[in-house]
Amino acid sequence: MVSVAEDRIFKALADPSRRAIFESLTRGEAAVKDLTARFDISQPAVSQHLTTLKDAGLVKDRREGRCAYYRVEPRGIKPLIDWIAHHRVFWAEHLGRLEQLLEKMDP
Amino acid sequence: MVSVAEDRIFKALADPSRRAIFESLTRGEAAVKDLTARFDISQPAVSQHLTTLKDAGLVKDRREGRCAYYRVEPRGIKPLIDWIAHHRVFWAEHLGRLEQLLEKMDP
DNA sequence: CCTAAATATAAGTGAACACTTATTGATTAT
DNA sequence: ATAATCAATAAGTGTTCACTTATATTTAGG
Repeated sequence: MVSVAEDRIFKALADPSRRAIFESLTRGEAAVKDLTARFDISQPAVSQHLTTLKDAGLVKDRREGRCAYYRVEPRGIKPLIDWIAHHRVFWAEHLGRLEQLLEKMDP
Repeated sequence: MVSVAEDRIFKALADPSRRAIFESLTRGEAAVKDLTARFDISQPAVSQHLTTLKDAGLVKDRREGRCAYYRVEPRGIKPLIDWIAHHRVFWAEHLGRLEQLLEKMDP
């Protein structure tokens, strides 16, 4: 009855530091060292958060020499969208807003 | 830089029991005793979860005599939708899917 | 009234979690 | 070779968290 993917995603995004890292990655691929420089937590902490995000399917990594580059995996957010969509009651109330959002988007 | 509402919502939905309770409420208002009967956790646990959901703005309560009825607050999901919408990269990839979802919805 | 029902709150407990420092492994540069 | 850089893992720690049982509070019913 409980979706594992769903659970991992919600848990992954529940932490503010992890959300900040994820949001940072939406602005472009970044190496661990870049993220470590950006945030006020240790390098291992960053790596641990990235592993959690990766296990949740929200990011992917790519190794190049000594550096590990992480980027957002856009399809990873699917379970979250599906979860919201499943509860039509919300959408019904927010349909207007949603359409508005869609219009504002680039093609 | 960190939205409190956002944080409360993600944290509230990170727990499977709490998500199950919330999902149950999307099918209609329910009293604490009903939810306690539905799930395999103690009544205090249910009350605590409901308080968390309430603090996150996801549900509202209504007292009638001895019973406390809880219902979903549809506008409560707004910060979550806003968060997703804010990261257009995701939406761009899933625009097709989204439009599909919107079409399937009742007017 | 007095009891039962419904809920919330208090207090305690074990597990999960978000960090830390130390270390290891691997790659690049001198 | 050797040293430096980058990242992951190990291990430890304090806090948060999701439960539990026990208790208090309010309301309904015999």
